[in-house]
Amino acid sequence: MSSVRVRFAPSPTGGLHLGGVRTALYNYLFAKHHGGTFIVRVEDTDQTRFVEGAEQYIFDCLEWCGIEPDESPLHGGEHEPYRQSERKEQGIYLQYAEELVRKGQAYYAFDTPEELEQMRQDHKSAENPSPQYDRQVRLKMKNSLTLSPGEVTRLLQAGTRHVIRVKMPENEEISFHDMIRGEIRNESNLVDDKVLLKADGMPTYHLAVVVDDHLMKITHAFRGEEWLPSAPVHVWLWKHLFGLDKMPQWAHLPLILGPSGKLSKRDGAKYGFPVFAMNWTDPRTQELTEGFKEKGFLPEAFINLLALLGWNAGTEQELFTKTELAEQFSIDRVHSGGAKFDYEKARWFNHEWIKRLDVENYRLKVREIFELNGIAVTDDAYFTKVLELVRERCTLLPDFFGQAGYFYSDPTGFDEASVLPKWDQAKRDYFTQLSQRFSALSSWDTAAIETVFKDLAQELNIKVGELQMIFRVMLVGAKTGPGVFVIAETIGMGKTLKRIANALAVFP
RNA sequence: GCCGCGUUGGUCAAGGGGUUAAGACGCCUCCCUUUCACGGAGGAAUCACGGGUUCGAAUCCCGUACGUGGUACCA
Repeated sequence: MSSVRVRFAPSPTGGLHLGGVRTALYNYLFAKHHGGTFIVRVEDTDQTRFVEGAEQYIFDCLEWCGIEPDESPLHGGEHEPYRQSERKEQGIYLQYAEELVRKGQAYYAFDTPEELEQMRQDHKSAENPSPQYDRQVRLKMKNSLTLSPGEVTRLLQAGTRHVIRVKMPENEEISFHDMIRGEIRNESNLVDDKVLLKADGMPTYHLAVVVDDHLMKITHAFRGEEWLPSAPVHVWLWKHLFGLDKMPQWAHLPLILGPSGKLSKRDGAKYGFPVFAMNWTDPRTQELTEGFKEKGFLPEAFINLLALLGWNAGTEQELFTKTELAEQFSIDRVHSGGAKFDYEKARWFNHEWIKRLDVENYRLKVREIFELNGIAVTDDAYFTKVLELVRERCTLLPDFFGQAGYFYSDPTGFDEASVLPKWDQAKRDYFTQLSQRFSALSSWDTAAIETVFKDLAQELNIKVGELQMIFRVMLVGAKTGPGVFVIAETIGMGKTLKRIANALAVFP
């Protein structure tokens, strides 16, 4: 087989869901693993669902995730155009649909939406709540199977609105091999006559996916499990249009579930976690759906956690760089069962990535968060040092603000509940003297600070531990953060003395 | 309703005829630190259920249940 070519085929109708990103990621990883090509093809054949900005948004998400396409409407490529609406303009789909009609494997159907609705009403029953347009009913409908050739020609020439439907065969078993699930079998009798070409001339997904996968020389086709039921249509189309030997290998990816059933963007709002890769505002309703990026996730963590949702290396490794993923990814280690998304675990992945990634990688993002919260970052070296000091305490990027704010501004309040039980005149005297000794210090560093602090405690015969805790509250406002002496050194002598004085003024 | 797909601890999951059924997240206990976090050390799952096949099944087969998807001129 020639080199691997895979495609991610999103439809620009709104935000990019977790599952969509994962599908894109698996495509990308598979391509990179095999030294192949990753293509993004935009499936915009439904004009009624077109959403302004959605396509650009999808590419922004992919870029943020670091999964850049080799070919796409934005990146170009040998098989342009990559938007199906543009391909339709070139008449690409029509010719194949007509070829099938000529061969008797598809037919023109002139039924109006009203007539279709009527048919469904007529055939609806308790045992068959959703009647299909299939071999049972097609001979009762208005199409080139029931109309005389002359009538069909007349209707066609009169420009009557019509579609082209596939004519599924009778009593045929349609099977194919799925890379994840093995042999999948279907009865052709149970498959309906799907519309291939709509009345507006646009192809449906069913026709477009087969034609474009062929034309773009796709070797492996990955998509969500929700496509499994219509796979026999695609296989059948392949068989009659291009030959089964040319058909890509299929892999139907498992679903990603939410806390209760299929994961939806509603779950996000309901349970407080993001579902989209990046913030998405619906241009019509102005409704904002939160994204992982804005929530404070690192792209490294995001693709890592997504990759592990349905796939594992078979080892104990859980943290992977994108390169490692590409090296180790294999489709046969993808699970067949759906996976429930666990936000806590997702947070853990981010925490791990914040711990191991060089602060330089995300300093700018944290800086934005600080400035958004009114803290001007002027000294980059100081900022970097602070970030290094608190990174282990941060799970999401915005946590940095809460964890490091005191390096920039004096505490606005003190955790008195922790201090007061241990507070007395002796301690007050201690801190008063401590301030004096601090100001006399010639070099302000952790070791010196600690020595002065402990020596004085010993002289006054007070337990160092209690003093340290109080000192911490004075500097931070709360019982949190790295070593106190490190904090004192970092914020400097001036601020240390000031904060001790502030506390002394507040404590009784 | 019909059809497809799936089912190992709360979650992600390894394991594919003989194992003390890995590991991770989360939870709990303890150590470290008179802070928080990190880091250590521990604790808690018999594999949806019922039948087979087999000397032996989480692992193979068949049912059932449950979940999930499809059943559009949406993808």
